[in-house]
Amino acid sequence: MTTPNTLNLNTREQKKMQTRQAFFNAVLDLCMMGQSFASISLRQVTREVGVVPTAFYRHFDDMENLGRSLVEEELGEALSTLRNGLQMGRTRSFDRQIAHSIQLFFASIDEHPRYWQFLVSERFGGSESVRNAIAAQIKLFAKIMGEDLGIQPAFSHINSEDRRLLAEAGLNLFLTWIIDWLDLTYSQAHDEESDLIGVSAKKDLMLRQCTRQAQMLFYGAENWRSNEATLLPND
Amino acid sequence: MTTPNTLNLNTREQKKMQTRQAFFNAVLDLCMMGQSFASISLRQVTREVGVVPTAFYRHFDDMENLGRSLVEEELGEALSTLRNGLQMGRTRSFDRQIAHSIQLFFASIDEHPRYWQFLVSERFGGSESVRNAIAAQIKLFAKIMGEDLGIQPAFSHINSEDRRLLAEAGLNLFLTWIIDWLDLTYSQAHDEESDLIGVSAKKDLMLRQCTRQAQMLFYGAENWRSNEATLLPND
DNA sequence: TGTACATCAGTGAACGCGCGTTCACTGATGTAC
DNA sequence: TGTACATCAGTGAACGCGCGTTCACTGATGTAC
Repeated sequence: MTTPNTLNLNTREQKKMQTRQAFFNAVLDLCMMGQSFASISLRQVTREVGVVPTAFYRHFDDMENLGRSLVEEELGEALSTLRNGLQMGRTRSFDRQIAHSIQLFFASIDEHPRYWQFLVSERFGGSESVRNAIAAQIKLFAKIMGEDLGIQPAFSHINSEDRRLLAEAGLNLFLTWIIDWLDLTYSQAHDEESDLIGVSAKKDLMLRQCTRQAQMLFYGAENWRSNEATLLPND
Repeated sequence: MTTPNTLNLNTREQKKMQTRQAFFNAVLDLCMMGQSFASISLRQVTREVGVVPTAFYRHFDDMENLGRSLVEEELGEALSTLRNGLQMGRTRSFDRQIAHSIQLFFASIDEHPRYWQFLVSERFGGSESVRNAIAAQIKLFAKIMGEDLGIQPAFSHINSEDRRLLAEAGLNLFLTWIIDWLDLTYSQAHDEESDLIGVSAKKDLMLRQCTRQAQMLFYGAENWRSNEATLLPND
């Protein structure tokens, strides 16, 4: 994202922060090129950064530690930016609000493709500490999104627990779209310019379909009665 | 799953099929123990199977080929079993139907934990051919699930395209639950028996929460009007 | 301001190890007569 | 049924390579006086 307040740091500390940032970028770039985090080697990252392998240990204990830091420091910032963007739309009417939120979401993907691609492909991936760090970020996002939903009159009749469930379901739905959306953007590379208009049309279609899916969920929530118990077949 | 019709095969071909199956099991076991497919080495798999590394090439060209075959042959069968199970509930009443389907889904996870864990953690993972094979399986599942939804009177007013979108959204929602569900089952290992009842209570709670999420979506679909266009903010 | 010392991000050589792939092989199973 | 040959799943040695980690180092930056 951006380097945290660099003003109160001396030259040495600033340079160190820059290198640390370069490590994050290297991982994100390698993952963007189709590798999974677990298959990236320590030497590969340092090669990408442009330092000698041993320099790695000046910044992180091991790859796990790098992965966890990346999620907490970098993705955390991207997610909080999106949260703030979504919040601004509070005052809109209900149905337009959904469509608007989804547009903001896809805009965020286009703006930071590496962050979203990393988040979604490592969410259930091979590194436990990365998985846990991502789960914590998503949980936080769902919690805040659930609180924000309470401001919408359409959901004010739902209790806060069900609002959190609704936010979680919505967020999970959003996250499953990311890879298909990114494929639309980056598959155009091998089809050349002839398909450039096709990609934009496909994106528009996908945007509409995703909006429909979200509307089914949130229209359902509008008709939801929180006071009714959810029975299981054998209750 | 099961070995395909072994009757019309001679001893040599039967033994070869068994070894092939052992390769699939080895990958699933290693992935179940926390590794991602991309980080599993050829030698690791053969070690697990109990053959010499070079024997690998009698069955597969490379690891990619093994992964793709695993998804197409093994996961394909598990998914079609679940599809058949869900279909049997067609005649139930609408709201019980949702709860029942979700119970069947979680039962399938408990029965074949390795398949579901592999599917969901490699769905957006590092191997492109595995990713594509999984995407094809999920697409097929959503298509059939969408057709099945048409039989439910509650959804007969929705056009087939929107039914497919609904099935896709529902399936995606289901898939995001898998890892949390499996964590509930397998985290009990380090908490010992004292927590055995706690795990069962947690599973019951999660089942109810997931059912609520699905109901929000499907209740929404019940009130859906397919003839209405989905407008984007700038339309 | 100038000097003497401390800190520490990055270097470069070296290590033992597991990797994917090659090759010629073995010996049980299958086939033709 | 018995024999002679073909097939081919699995063997075992060997290869060059990239890996993570160790260690003593260098030289620019920071600090104390």
